[in-house]
Amino acid sequence: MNEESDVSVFDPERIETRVQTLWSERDCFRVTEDPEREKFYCLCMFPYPSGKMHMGHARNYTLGDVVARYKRMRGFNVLQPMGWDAFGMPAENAAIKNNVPPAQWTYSNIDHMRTQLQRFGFAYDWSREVTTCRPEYYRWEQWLFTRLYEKGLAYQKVAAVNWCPVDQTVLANEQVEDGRCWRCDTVVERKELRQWFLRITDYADELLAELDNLTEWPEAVRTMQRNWIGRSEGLELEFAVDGHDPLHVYTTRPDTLMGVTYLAVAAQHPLAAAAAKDQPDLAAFVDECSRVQAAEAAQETLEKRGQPLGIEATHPISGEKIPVLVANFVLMEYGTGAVMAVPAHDQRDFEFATRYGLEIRPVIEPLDGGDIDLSDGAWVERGRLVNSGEFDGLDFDGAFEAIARRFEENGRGRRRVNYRLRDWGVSRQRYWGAPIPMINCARCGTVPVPDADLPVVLPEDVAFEGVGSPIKTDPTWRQTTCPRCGEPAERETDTFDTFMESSWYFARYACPDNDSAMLDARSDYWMNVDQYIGGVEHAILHLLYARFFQKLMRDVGLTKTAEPFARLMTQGMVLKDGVKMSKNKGNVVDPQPMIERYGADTVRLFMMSDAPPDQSFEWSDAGVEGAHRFVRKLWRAACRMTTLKTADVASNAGDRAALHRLLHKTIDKVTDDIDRRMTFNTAIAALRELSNAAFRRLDALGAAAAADDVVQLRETFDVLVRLFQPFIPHTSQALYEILGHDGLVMDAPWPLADAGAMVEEERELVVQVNGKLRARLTVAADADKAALETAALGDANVQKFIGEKAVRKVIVVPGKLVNIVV
RNA sequence: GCCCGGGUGGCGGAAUUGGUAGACGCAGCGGACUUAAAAUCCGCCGGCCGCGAGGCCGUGCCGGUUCAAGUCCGGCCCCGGGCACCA
Repeated sequence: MNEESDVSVFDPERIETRVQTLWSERDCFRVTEDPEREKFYCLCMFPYPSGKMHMGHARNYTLGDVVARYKRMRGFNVLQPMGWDAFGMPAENAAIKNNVPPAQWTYSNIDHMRTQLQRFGFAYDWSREVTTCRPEYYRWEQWLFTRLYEKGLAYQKVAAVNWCPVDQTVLANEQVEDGRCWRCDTVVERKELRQWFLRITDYADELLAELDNLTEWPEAVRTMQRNWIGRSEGLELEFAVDGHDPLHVYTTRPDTLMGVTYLAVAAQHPLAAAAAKDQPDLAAFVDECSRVQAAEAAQETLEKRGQPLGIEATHPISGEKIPVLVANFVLMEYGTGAVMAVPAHDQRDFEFATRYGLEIRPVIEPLDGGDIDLSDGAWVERGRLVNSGEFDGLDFDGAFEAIARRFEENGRGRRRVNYRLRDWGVSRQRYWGAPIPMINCARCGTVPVPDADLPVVLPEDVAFEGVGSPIKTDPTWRQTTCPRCGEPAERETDTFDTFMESSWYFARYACPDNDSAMLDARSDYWMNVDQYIGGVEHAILHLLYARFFQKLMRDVGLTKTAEPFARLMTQGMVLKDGVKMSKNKGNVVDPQPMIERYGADTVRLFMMSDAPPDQSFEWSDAGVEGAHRFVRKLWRAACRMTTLKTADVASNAGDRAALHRLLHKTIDKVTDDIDRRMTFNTAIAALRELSNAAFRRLDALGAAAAADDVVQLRETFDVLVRLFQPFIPHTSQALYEILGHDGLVMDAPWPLADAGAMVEEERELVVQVNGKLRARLTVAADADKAALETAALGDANVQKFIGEKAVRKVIVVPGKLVNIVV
């Protein structure tokens, strides 16, 4: 027999090519809306087309494919689409480096990566492919934006960006290294620009409240989003300032009001600017603060510094004069950009006061009496007010209420709900993004582009110089006429944040071909996404923006769906040698050669088997080798099984019963691991155990066996092939055929466990004395507590440890253990 | 700095609701087959003590709750993710 015709030789390349041809001939991943069938929408975060697939993609998309293929076998109408998050900075960087237009670079990457994805055998409906840099896609984003503008949900305000004074360009946080420009090493400045914002804060309460209903999201993600939104209840209070407008501060601790010993404002606060006007050293300090890059992490890690403004404010209750300082830890973006400082009861205020010799005045004592210790830090608990005049003796709630009422009555303060969440700045001063569809008219002001004139198309055939966006430098692109008055006017030349495109693509997959509306009835059939999978690094921004967009689309009447993702799985990082794969570290493993060498199934199996999806995953060359060994072994054994002859020989009913039990316990565990727990690594471990048992059985039976044994072994392999389908779909399909079946294994029903077959007659009983393991006994599975206790006490080693001591207590956990306390 | 995770053999990990620590795999070691190698198959595999039965120790560190703690609570250390213009 030559190798070509010997099916027992495992040739992944040949098998996978043939099976993929079979799938594409039958077009079996294309789906349509079918109200008669229950739908399942399985989605992975779409990739940025950076060049070629990396292991993070391979892992992500295999996870999704396992779920999609499993659900299909459970009878669902499964949609699994794929597309491209195609706008972004890397295309501009590549354009500078290789002198190729961003569009061309992006499209050629997409073509390459599509081929790579197809080689993996993912069950995608490619007819729904979406590419965000195409006008037919971003057109609807522009359309929605003009609706939002009309509703007052999109507006302009001045906000800071990182600015390189040498390159004369805006820098992303990523392009700032140690406060310097990554290209020319110039110290980065802040620059104030008028930019577009979306009022996500209008939706803060709903975004927060709905988190409670997202019970199938990881608790960590929900907690991070809650903290990010950061709802707090407090008071906004007014402090009179000599010679200036009153200063507004926001506080969540009005109970500490009488302990305020200074006020602090942000460097960007108008009062700081006013004070700096005639104080050069103060101006220098304010200027220095403004040089810090825009990123919050950069500001928060600075040494806490400040300087007096030489201005005094009046305490609104006591009338005392208190100093006002400018401090680098006060954020202009949060609250009012000014804070009241209570060093005795706030740690940051304490450290600052200690450093600058400011007064520390305790005004809260513990509810249970006793003194607070301020020798090495603030006392930040809630308690009872002291040294607070008329408010003495009140607790937190009482003081909050009394002080709030006082300020409400005299009109110098109000209760206020505040959010840490800020409105979403969507303007980017870059070229490779969707143009913001607005027009500036000297006469009419800001005018949205009318629906009939959409999309505002980004020119793709451009010379990209690197510094300055081509649509900003081109004198003609921006020229247009005002839709309102018909006079010459200019287009907005900023483009959208790329998070805009990724905030609604999941809904567009339902109707990617609709050229008359953003969404249609098909999205009501498919949405929401039943299972969403992607990197944990998106836990806050992308997922929050997507939730926000879904609500925006609902509120303009496009859909009824309020939340886009019913169930969420956040996958961990892919590591090599204990660290994240990166070009810098030179430890990147390219999936492509791995597939060429071992086949897609082996790579998929290994990536699913070595770690649970939400944990980081460590690539190991030896590990993938092991996975390959297993697939080969499965193949060989299944082939050999088909040659097993029936003979009139003895058979062992006990062995058969054991295998039968293991078979059903495995079906049960694998089903639960995939469906509920999503721990594919333990599902595969269980499948390997069943496989190993089947292999041993096959070896033990030899060339011929009793009819009952042959039937059972055949059944076992049938089940294995189906349970393995989500993980190694090509091999599974080929073996399905070798086992004599027609059609597609993924259209075969998922095996179901028979609870009766899982019942054990005997169990192992663990016996402890004082919590330490002293014996393992085999007992009847249905033995009662008394019988278990008797059996435990009857063991010699147990008796040895009880010795002369009196038995004080016996804990019996049926089916598990007996613990004897002496 | 703030928010969220994680830390278990030589390695990746398992232990699902507080109840047998180390499933499954990788590496290693020993053996079988072979002229040989590869492939394959069998056995061993946390540390220490013991001929053995078995015993002691052991889940980042310190302390606590409990009959019982990898799991719960308090305090630390280290690593990773996010911090609004990376995607």
